[in-house]
Amino acid sequence: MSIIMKPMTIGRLSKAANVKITTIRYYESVGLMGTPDRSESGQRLYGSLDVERLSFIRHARELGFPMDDIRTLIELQTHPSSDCAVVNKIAQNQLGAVRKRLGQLAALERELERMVTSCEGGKVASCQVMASINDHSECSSGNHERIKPL
Amino acid sequence: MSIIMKPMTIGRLSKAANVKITTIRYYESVGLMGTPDRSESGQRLYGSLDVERLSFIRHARELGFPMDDIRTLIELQTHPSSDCAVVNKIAQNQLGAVRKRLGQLAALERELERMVTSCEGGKVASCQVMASINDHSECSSGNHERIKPL
DNA sequence: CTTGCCTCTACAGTCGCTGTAGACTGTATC
DNA sequence: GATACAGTCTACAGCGACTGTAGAGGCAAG
Repeated sequence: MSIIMKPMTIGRLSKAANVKITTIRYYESVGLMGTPDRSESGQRLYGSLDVERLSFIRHARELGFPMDDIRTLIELQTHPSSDCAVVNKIAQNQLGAVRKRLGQLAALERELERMVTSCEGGKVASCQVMASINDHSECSSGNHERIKPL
Repeated sequence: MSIIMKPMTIGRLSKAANVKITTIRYYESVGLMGTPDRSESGQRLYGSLDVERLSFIRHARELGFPMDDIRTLIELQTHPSSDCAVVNKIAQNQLGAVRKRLGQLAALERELERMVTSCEGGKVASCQVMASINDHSECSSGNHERIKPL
């Protein structure tokens, strides 16, 4: 027998899953969260399953998975008897993406390190940092990839 | 005596600095590039100084500097006799941001590694990857930072 | 009953661009 | 000169993943 629990409003769900209210509504609008029941006055009502689902989404987001992948993962969760190869593939792609980004950032770190250590104060005109940014001789010459935020 | 060079159109500037035409116009619209001269028919005309400035912007972007910082850096370039402490501060902040991001991504890498190595195939219901995403016991508990794309 | 938080919808803004539509211009070839 | 084609123009919408705002209504405690 299932225990029927008192449903909670969006604010309680927000605290339970540590996801902002506006973000929950956004997830609903893009189909990650499904349309919840409503109270008579129109307020959204959630149960403990929603807490789990939202926590799943949050953790997946923290791991950097894009929304589309998360959609796929949730879809797969509703078919527990299907093969988990797809799940594994998504996770491995993600790991590859993280490693690639780590490589890029390590290169940035080296260049920025070189810049700041070569600066010995003084005027902008003779600043090594400025010179370094101006000198685009090396590094990412034929690179047509989009620049990503930190 | 300065050598007066034939001005170039936006397409040539684009190739010279390896920045897309639309991006150049965008930089102009947000005040990073300044309003260029125009030909009789209204086409933008650039000189070699513009190539340098645009290359500077591109390299700064590749290093991950946000637009506001780049604006400041360009501003400082036009006052070559001012102190380069501000420049150095910006670069050091950037280095700090890169290192912080490296730390975050390294943590992600470890967790994803753990996930994919623990998956031994089978059904979604028993998939360790799924279980890992569901288990949000550890990792970033009281973290209110915005999740960043890779 | 009032106070004060909670929730609702709808839409604009964030960052750093990219893509598109539709019109005009410049150049090369025939 | 005609034609073809590449280049350029403006203006605006769209991306991802949200965040913030305005203005209205709901709900529980004192």
